[in-house]
Amino acid sequence: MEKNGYEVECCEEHIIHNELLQKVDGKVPDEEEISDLSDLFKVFGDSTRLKILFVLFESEVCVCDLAEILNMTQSAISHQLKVLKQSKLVTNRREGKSIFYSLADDHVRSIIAQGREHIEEDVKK
Amino acid sequence: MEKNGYEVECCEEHIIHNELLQKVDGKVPDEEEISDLSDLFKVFGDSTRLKILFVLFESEVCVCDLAEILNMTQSAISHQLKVLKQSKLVTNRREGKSIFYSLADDHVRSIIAQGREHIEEDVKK
DNA sequence: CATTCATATGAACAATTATTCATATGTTTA
DNA sequence: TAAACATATGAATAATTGTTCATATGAATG
Repeated sequence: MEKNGYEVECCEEHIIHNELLQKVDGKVPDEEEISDLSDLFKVFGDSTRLKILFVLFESEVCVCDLAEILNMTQSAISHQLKVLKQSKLVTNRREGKSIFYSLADDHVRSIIAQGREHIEEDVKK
Repeated sequence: MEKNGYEVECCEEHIIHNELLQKVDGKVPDEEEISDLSDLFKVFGDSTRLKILFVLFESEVCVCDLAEILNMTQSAISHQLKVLKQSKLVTNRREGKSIFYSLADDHVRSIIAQGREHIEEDVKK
């Protein structure tokens, strides 16, 4: 069955729906940007990495201190720091035997701040 | 081995590091908030859900239209809408046989906007 | 220059999760 | 009220991912 030359597959007023399709198409970023974005948010979607970021909010820190503060193995922390660095959320510098990590930019702060606000609102309602 | 009554497990100047520990402890949110936060970001960390949100940026949309626009099964979309709703990022209303979904609040927009900015900067550098 | 210390990394395993398929629920209409 | 339509949901499967363990790298030190 057809209406106005468009295939109708579900729902009633499909004329409106095709207008919608045209309106929306072009506004949704392409597959690559969507994929990059979701990869970025995946990085925030882990407790260990979030804790690391919260520590880095306060101070530049070396790996072994992170491990101690968060009470986790050096290896686990190191793996997660690699993920954080790959997504350019943190940078590091060497100082002797230690490697110090710090925040790469301020988007981290604002993204996390917005997330916290959203959660706070849930509590209120 | 000990220094100033503190156990030394790694790194050299551990006196400084213990000051760090006190500075940081109390600034890192408790386990529950960290967990809630990472759960929220996990929701953003999936291409399908991001696409759904981008469509909802433009318009309130019913499930079958989302499925058609994103070229996915109704079931897949429905499962993801459930996730989005549980984290209070979207709301819905019934209109006859259809159920229309829309954005729940504006944190969604700002979180995604910040994410996009971060990615854009990568490209520049 | 061999040892120690700090960090990184690869492989393996367990846990989580997105999609599919089949089917259930709930609404409208003939 | 039976049939058709729109959406939801449970179980199963495949893919992804976080941690651990063992080990490698790279810098300092005696």
